[in-house]
Amino acid sequence: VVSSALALADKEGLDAVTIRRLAADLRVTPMALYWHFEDKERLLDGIAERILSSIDIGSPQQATGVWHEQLAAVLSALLEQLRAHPAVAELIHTRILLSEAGLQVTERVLGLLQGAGFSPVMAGQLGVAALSSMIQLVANEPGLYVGADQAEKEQAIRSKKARLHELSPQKYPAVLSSMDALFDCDDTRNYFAMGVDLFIAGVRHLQSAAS
Amino acid sequence: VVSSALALADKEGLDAVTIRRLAADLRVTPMALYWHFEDKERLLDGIAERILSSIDIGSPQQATGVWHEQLAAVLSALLEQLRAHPAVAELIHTRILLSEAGLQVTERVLGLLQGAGFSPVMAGQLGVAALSSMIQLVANEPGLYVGADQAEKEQAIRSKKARLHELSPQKYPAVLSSMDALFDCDDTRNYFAMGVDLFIAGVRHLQSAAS
DNA sequence: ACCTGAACACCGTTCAAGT
DNA sequence: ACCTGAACACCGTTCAAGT
Repeated sequence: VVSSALALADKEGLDAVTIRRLAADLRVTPMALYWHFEDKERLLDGIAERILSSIDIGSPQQATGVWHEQLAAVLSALLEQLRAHPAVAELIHTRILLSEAGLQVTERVLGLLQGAGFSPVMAGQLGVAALSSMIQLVANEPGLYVGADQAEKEQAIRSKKARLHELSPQKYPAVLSSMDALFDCDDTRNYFAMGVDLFIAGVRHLQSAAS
Repeated sequence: VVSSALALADKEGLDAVTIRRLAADLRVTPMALYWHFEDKERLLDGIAERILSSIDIGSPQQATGVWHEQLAAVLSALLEQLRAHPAVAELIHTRILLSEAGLQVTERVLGLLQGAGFSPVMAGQLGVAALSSMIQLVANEPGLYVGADQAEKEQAIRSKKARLHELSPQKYPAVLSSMDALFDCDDTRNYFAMGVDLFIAGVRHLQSAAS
C-alpha cells in the first residue's frame, strides 16, 4: 500500500495521492484502505519512513575524515534518497523523528555537530537547518516538474522565460542574465554538490566564529 | 478579499483558506469570489504579492557596506516580512517572479551575487537557495503552530517530547540533549540571525573557493 | 482478517441567471 | 459591475454490515 502510494506520488505528484485514487489503482474500495492505516496522515508517515529507511549512513565507527567531512557524507546520503522521490521530500521534515531510521540519521548529524563544539541548542538549530536545506534542494530543483511529461515541462519553462523576456534589461539585468539557472538546471550534479558545500561552509564558519 | 484571506491564514493556517470559508467570512456566496479572481491559484498569487510588496529593501544607491553586508540586509528585510505571516511563507517561493516587488528583490539579490564575482548560473542557484533558506526559517520555526492557541501548542510540544523521552539515552544521546531546540525556540532573535549568518557565511566561502 | 455500501460534511469550479 | 442558485466532480472519514 505504501509502495503504490509512493509510486503514484513519484509519477503524478503528491497531490495525486488521494485515498480514492489510491483505492482505484489497487482495484479496491476507498474504505478498504482504512483497515491498513488509521488515516491519511499515517499513510504519509509510512511513505516518509520508507524513504528514511533506505538511507545508508554507515556506522559511526567506520566513518572517516574530520567532522565536517563526515557530516557532508551523511547529508549526501540523505540527499541521494530524497532525490529518488522529489515529490514527497517535503513530507520528511515533520516526520524524521517518528521513525527509527530517521532518528538514527538525526542522532548522527547532531552528534557530529555537538562533537564539533556546538552547544546542544545550537546543534539542534543547525540540524533542522541541515534537513531543511537538503529537502529544499530536491523539492525546488529548477526545471523539476513531477507529473508532467517532457513536452509539458519544456512548454512550462518556455512560457515562464517568455514572460521574463518582456522585462526591461535596464531595470532587471541580473534577473535576465541568471534566468536560465532559475528555470532549469543543466548540471544537476553541480547543483546538489553546491547545496551541500554551501551548508557545510556555513556551519564551519559558525564554528570558528563561536570559538 | 486578499486582505481577509491573509488574515484568515494568519489566524487559522493556510489550510483554512478555502473559497467557501472565505465566502462565509465575507458573508457572500462562494461563487461571488470568482468575479474577483480567476481561480484559487490567483488568489494565492495575490497573497504572495501583498507580502512581497511590503518588503522595504531601500535603493541600491543608498545601500552601505560590502556586498555580503548588503546581501544580509536585503535578506533580513525579506525575513522580516515573511515572519509577519509564517503560514503563507511557503507561497512565496514559486511566486516571487510574478510580481514587480518580487522581481525587485530578486534583481537586488542576484545583482549583489554577480557583483561579488559569481557567474550568472551560480548567482541564480545561490539566489534560489537564499530565498528557500529564508522561507524555511520562518515556515519551520520550532515551536510554531499557526492556528493553535497557547494551550494546544504547549500540549503538542509536551507530547512530542514525551515520546522522545522514552528513547534510549545510550543510543540517542545527541537527540535527547538537543531536544529542546528541536521543538521550541526560546530565543527567536538568535534563531533567525543564525539562519542569515549561516547562509551568508556559506556564500562567502563559495566565493573564495571559486576565485 | 479483510473488504463493501451508504452516507456525511466538506472541497473547487462552471454556467446560466438575476439586479 | 457584482452577485446568486443549482449542479458537477471531486475530497477524507464513519459506521454498520458483509465474508
